[in-house]
Amino acid sequence: MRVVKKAEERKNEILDAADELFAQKGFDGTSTNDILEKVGIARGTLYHHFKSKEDIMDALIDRYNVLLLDGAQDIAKDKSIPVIERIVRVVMALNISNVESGSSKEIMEHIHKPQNALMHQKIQKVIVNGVPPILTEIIREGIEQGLFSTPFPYECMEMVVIYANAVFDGDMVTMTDEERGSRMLAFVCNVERLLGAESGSLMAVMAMFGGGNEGGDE
Amino acid sequence: MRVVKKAEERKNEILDAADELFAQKGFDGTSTNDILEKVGIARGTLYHHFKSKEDIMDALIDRYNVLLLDGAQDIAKDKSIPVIERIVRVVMALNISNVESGSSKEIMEHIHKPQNALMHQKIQKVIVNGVPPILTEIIREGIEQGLFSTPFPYECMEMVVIYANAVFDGDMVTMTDEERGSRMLAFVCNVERLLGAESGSLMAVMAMFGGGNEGGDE
DNA sequence: CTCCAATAGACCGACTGTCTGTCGGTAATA
DNA sequence: TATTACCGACAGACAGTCGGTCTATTGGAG
Repeated sequence: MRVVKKAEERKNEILDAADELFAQKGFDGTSTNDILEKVGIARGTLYHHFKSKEDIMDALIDRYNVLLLDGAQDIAKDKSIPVIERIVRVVMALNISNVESGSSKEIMEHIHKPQNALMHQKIQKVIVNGVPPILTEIIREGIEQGLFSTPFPYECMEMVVIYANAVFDGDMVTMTDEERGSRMLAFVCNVERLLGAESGSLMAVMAMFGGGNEGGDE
Repeated sequence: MRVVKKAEERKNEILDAADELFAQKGFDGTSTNDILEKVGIARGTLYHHFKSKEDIMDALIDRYNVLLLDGAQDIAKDKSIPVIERIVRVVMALNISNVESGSSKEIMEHIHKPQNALMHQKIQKVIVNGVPPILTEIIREGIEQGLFSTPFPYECMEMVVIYANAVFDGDMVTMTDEERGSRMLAFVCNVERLLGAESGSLMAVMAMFGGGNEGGDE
């Protein structure tokens, strides 16, 4: 049975299906046939819209990153929020949990699975290059206000983002809940040192938001 | 033509071939047939020694990591070397360039290629879990000697290793030589802050070793 | 304004080549 | 004789291709 749709609509159908399947079975574990079946289209149709299986993954990552980085930017630009609180908010926005289950519902679940090394790497790359600039701007404000003091705001943020991403979001390090907690503490203290912030100044604000959230990064 | 060899010898032949091929064409880009051909054995032989293609990669990584971490350990244990110098030496030992082209000649060239995401990830994992403990021991000595001051030596090292690994060795961030230089400078200063070391104390020792070496980590 | 033909592009599914892993059997070694 | 290294044909799965079909749109003739 032949159903014709607009290219963009079809593309999104394919991406939605791939999104879910990759989440369940990983990129390598998902065959193009799986996607075909789920969408209900023929092989040729898929390759009419995407030039390869990897092309699908790239499009998926794009779709997700726009959502993520734009959201973070919006908060970062809102100068009515105090600097430190804004940092915490941006970091929270970068956590998937907040992304309402619109189009890229479960994307975050896959990237941790060891199966999806390539996707993981690609998303990491975008985060590592996209997030620090956003945060650096806020840090600069903080420096002007005398909250922070560092000659290397960008490099600090790069370090913070890479570390948080690897440890708190990735599966690089396996931790018990206890280890996780102590690492969070150490992390906050270390960030204070890097930024030349007053000891405890970050900790205080973080505690306000505390609750379930972790302070990971992506 | 049938040639019989000891299992271990054959295994190493296979690993050597895989080593070289993965370096050239990546893991996914290398077929088992390529390996078969290069070693000059039949399919069955390969699967007699290794249970899967991925198993070959794991063995390759193992072989490499033993070389790497043991070398670093040896230096770390040599208490006749001053603490800061020893740190620099350990870091240098972790740079591939030093691994004489014995068995795992070119292993390092692949892990950067985007193709080899899985291998990259696996090696990273070993480094991130294996290197910080080694360095932490030295830091503890440094603390006793009053050189450093931090309540979180392990977490500091974890951060340092993860960052250096991602930025200086990986292809996570693309930099010009100039950016690279400024990042090195910022990195050293940041590490001094993290460790609570006197400003410039690390820089001084690093400069001694300077030359071509970069101070990356793995 | 209507109708029809031509064009673009969405869609189909059989097919190809390649790849990984298996299995029954054979030669060498201890 | 028993074990272990080795062989190569084979099965099953998968990514990507290709010739061709169907549908919607558009623009020109009537």
